[in-house]
This record gives sequence, structure tokens and C-alpha cells, in this order.
Amino acid sequence: MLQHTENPEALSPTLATIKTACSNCNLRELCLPFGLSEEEMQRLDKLVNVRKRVKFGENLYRAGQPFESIYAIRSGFFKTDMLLEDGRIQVTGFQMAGELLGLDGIGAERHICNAVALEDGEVCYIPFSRLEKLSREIQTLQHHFHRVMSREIVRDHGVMMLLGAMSAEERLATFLLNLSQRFTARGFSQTEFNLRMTRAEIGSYLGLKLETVSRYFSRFQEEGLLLVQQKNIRILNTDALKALVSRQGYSRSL
Amino acid sequence: MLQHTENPEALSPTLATIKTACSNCNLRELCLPFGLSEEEMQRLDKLVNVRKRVKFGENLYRAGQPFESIYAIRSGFFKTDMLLEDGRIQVTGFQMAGELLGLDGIGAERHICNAVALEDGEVCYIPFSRLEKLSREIQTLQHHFHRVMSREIVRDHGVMMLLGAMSAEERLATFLLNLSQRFTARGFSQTEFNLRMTRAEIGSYLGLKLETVSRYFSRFQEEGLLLVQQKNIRILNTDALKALVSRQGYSRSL
DNA sequence: CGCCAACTTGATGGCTGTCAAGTCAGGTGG
DNA sequence: CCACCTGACTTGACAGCCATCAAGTTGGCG
Repeated sequence: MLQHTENPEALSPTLATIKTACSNCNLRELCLPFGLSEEEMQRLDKLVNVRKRVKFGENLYRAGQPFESIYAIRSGFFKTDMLLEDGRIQVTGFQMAGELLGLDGIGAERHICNAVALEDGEVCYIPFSRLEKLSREIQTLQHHFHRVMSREIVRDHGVMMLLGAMSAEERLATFLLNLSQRFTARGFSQTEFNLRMTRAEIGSYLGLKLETVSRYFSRFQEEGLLLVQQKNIRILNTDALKALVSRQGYSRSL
Repeated sequence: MLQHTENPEALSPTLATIKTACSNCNLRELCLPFGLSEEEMQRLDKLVNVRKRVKFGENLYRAGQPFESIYAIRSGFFKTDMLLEDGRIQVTGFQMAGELLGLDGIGAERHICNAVALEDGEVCYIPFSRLEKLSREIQTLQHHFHRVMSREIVRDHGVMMLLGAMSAEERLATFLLNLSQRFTARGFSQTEFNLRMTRAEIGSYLGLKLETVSRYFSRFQEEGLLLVQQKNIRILNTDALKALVSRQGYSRSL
């Protein structure tokens, strides 16, 4: 009941062969077409011509598979994760509409992580060699693509900060604020949303165990910061959450 | 001893604008020119025409400064770090010859982290807009640059795995093996090297306190895996270190 | 209706942080 | 040349945060 409350037309008719058009996409300001002229966007349209539905639980790609294209999320919610030989898993990110998946595969021409749908959704295929070709021709596209990759690096550094320098409480507060901000940017409520991932997945991403995640959810609720009902989250006191993250007077440490 | 050697005008092009030539550089197989033809490399030479010395302790760039170019390390050893408002620091990486610095700045046209020299060295300036122009003209260069950025993302995911899923012992072992491997790729000894960074910097990078780093160095030495003399490290048993990292029978966790 | 996965909550323990001394190495000045 | 100083490092004692183990609860679905 809670999975599909926020779909921006995710339930449109049927098959995977829907003709995509960046120029009509309501995500174009968030996604790859950002900043392109009408004519340039139509050239991008020709490149991004396959859209594919991905169902809850499906892998969009798996580590080790040959890399051929990157994916723009049109709707839905994804996670990426990596495995260690001994079975340990690290969730490396959660992705939502307008974000790109698959950038990790360019370096080795092989996907490095797994991408799994956490709810039904749709992605646009962007064949990478054709994207490179087009971005040799359209400077704006080239530059924007570089910015997207760079921002991914910056995001990862933020996660390193999270994992390396923050307490469990701070990590969870940061995580919630980040989700809130990204939902807001997509026109959803700033204060209420559904988590698509389990406590264990949140924990893995934040370097914590699921029990710890659960405990801090409960504590935030006791303190009146949140209202938690399973996967439904309502933020009651954003400022207090923010204050948790960069608490003053904390002993500065290297 | 290290903090104040920073030159107040470290970033002004004081000196030594030695003429660089990628085509003669012994790092060209590691660095940006990888895979280029003679003629293409000469075009890259024209772009990468400023080389700059950076002394121990100097900032190559600081968070917040406008982004204009990326830097290829010709010699020396660097760290990058980020600050939180409350003063906490996270070291996000250590970089050595042949690696690129500054990729984080593309997205916001402003540097996001600080880059500091951990020993005297030299970097090549690569003005970014000119690199974009040239990579619109040379497909090989474009593709190689994309691979470099993608590999940076993959490296960051590896660090997330380190910080999120590994014990202190495993983190330190992984760190040493990674350094060893990178020194080897540069023609140095696989088993003996000098750490350029302090225990505190290692700790920050690994999400540990300096005392913990020190303790595990001592323990590795007791167990006959390492020989540690201050910053000088000799690896005595590489296989045992590797075994520490992916230890069998460890309870698999999500 | 009953099962199962996801989640919550409690009790306990261990890893790593914190605090505190003390050692070591390198650089400086007498 | 040596005493001294300082920053880097080591080591010990102790504490606290979070992991682990273990029930028990909830909600969705067959």
C-alpha cells in the first residue's frame, strides 16, 4: 500500500517500447538535457530512444556485466551495492528520478556494482559510446555530463565524511535530511515521505546495523523530531535534526 | 612542524613555469596521455604547458576557491580533505605521481576539498575548459578522461566499503596493500616504502583515531606481518595481510 | 488464518574512542 | 656537540557507543 503513492505517471499504459523524448520529459531540468537548446535536445532524443520498465526487486545491472550504457531514472527508486568475497555487502547509494546510474562501469567497461529497483520504475537507456559521440558535438552536453560525474565524486566524498567522522545519530539525521531535500527538489513533500529501503539497507549505507537504525528512529520519535510508522516518515522538527548534524562544542578531532 | 610551512601566497604562480611535455613524461602511461598517438600527444603538450613546484605543507588549492584547472601530479605526494563546520576533518584521499587532482571542482565550478602536499613535488596544470575543447577533438582523450573520472567514483565506492563494512584491522591492512600496489605500479618496492602521512591522517582517512592506527601497526609487527619504524614500513607477509582483509567464515552481514 | 519478512526492543559484550603518560626523532640554539 | 623543545608516535587504563544475540511485535500476502 505504501509503495506507489508518489508516482509521476508511473502507471501509464504498457510496454517497454514507449518512445522517449527528453524534450517532453518533466525531469529534463534534473537530468542530462539540462541547459540544452531545443534543437540539441532533439538530437539527444534520438540517442535516448529506449525506455525500460524495471520491477521491484529486479537488477538493472549486476557487477561484472559488460558496460554499454548508462541509465537515467525516469521513475522509481534504486539502490546500488557492492559485494566482498566473504559475502559482506555495502550499499553505495540510493537513486531517484532524474539521477544517472551506471557511471561506475565506464572505467573498466564492466559494471562494478549492482543496481536494484526498490520499487517499480522506468529507466532510459543511454548508449555510452553514442553519448560520447554526441558530447563531442554539443559542448553544453559535454560539460553537463562532466558536471554530473564530478558531483557524483563530491557526493561520495560526503558519504566518506559521514562514515568516517560522524556518530550513528548524526549519520541518520544527515541521511533523512538528504532524502528530504531530494524529494523536495522533485516536487514532493519536504516533511513526509516513504522510505523505499529496509532498515538493513539504510544501515548498510550508513555503516550501521539495522538494530541501531531502528533504535535511533525510535529515539528521534521519542524526542519529537520524527513520526515513524514503519516506512512512512514525517519530519516534525527539521531544525533540530540539522542541529544534531553539526552540533556545536563537539570536540574537534582530526 | 607541518602546519605553518604553508606559504601565504601558495597559489600564485611564483616560479618555475618549466616547459612541460607529456610526450617526454615518464608517467604518460599512468596519466592523461594514455593511449594517444604521437601527434595527439603533441596537441596535449600545448595545453599542459605549466608545471609548478609545490612544497611540503602547501595547499595546491582550497575548498571554495574557483575551479579552473585540474592537476596532474608529476612527483610528490598529496592528501585531499574536507572540513565540517564544527572543525571535524575527513581525509578523502592520498594521491601520488600520475594521478589527477581537482576533479571534484568541476560540478560546482569551485573546489570542494583541500589539496595539500605531503612532500615536495611538482604538478602540471591542465586548464579544464581547454581540456574539454581538446577532448571534443580527440576521441581517445575524451574516453580516457571519462575512464579516469569513473575510476575515481569506483575508488570512492571502495572507500565506502572500507568505512562501512570493515573492522579497524581490515581497514589498515587494505590501506597498506593499496599503497603497496600503487607504489609497485610506479616502479618502487612492493614491500618497503615510506608513509608520507601521519598516523592521524591515516586514521582520518580510515575512520579511526590515531591511537587505533598505532596500535594495529604494533600488533601487525608483533605478528610478524610488518616491520614498522616510524614512517618506514616493510611488509613481511603480504599473503597474511591479504588473508586479514577477506577473512573466511566471518559472519556475513547486510 | 497463518506465515514470513521486516521491524522493535532489551540485555550483554567488545571494539574502538578517550584520556593520560611517556618515548622517540628531528631541529634549533647555546 | 649537546641540551632542549616540539610534534609525532606508542602504550596503558578505562569508558562508551554500537554490535551481537535473543525475544517479541507488526503488517502484508498467500
